[in-house]
Amino acid sequence: MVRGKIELKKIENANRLQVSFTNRRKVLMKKANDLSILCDADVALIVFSNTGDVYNFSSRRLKRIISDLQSFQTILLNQVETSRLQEKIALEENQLLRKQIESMVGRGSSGPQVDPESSSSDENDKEDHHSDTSLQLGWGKRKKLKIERPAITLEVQVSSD
Amino acid sequence: MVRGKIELKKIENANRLQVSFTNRRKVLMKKANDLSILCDADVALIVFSNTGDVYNFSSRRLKRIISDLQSFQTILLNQVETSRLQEKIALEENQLLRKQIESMVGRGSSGPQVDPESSSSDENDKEDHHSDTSLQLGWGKRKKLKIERPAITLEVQVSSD
DNA sequence: TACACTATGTATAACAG
DNA sequence: TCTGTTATACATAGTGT
Repeated sequence: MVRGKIELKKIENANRLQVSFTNRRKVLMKKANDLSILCDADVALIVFSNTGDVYNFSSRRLKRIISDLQSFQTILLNQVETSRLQEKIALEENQLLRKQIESMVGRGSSGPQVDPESSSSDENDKEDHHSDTSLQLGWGKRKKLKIERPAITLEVQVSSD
Repeated sequence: MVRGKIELKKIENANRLQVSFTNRRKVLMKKANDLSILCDADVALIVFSNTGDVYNFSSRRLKRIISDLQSFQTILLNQVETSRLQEKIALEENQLLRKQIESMVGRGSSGPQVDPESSSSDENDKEDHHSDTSLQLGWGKRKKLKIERPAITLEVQVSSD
């Protein structure tokens, strides 16, 4: 029987903690589910036990968002890899071309000097290269990255209620 | 007074739904907080009302993870932009070099042919270029991307308890 | 609109076996 | 350790003001 209000601090007894964790976690999940259904809300919940086990709940629409989030990260990671590889290949090709030129003009000539910084393309897509360092967790650039499913912009506020 | 068990389906009356949402959301947040403190767990909770309002709670350690996640995405986005720009610059430099060679060898010569696919560098970092298409939401590659704070590998299972 | 009240249902920690 | 029981605290929907 519960006697009096329980004190809001870590339960010291490991056994009691484990029991309490299991019960409270289940209730929390149930209430998250109730809220999402009764009030037509989207809810995502993730719980890590102090032993590292992971439990989570997400209502249907949020499942898609989480799925999108995972896809998004994967796409970004692959994009980074691909671009880096492409750049490497292009640079190596540059080296070969330079050598070829060098061999053609003969030794003593300083060869062609191309400054990468000044060889910047057409000016008609300059807007793509701004650097946005604001923290965001979302889909602001999804069109460029070919995310197929439309999604919302999700700004997570880290304040607690 | 509550008469009988409540039926687990969307509350139709918009006013009652709103009231219920507010109460249940507060309770859910409180219970999430209780769980995290009493049972030394990490909990993150995000709730969207059906009007689009967002509410969330995250326990202290997960705040950092969420913060890391945001940083991670920002870094990835910037990385993608940077890599693409670098690639573009390298390719443009290629073009210039090719033209220079072409003008040197004169018209009628087919110019140098460099096959990008076969010009692959030193073999000592080949492992960096594998493409992992498994869905993951985590930090497997953080070292390469200069995430400064150490973090865990977070695999979200989308099943609901 | 929004808060206070209350009957009833739910959650919980301690206890029993 | 685990499972069931139970006294108490908490949550909730409806109603009143």
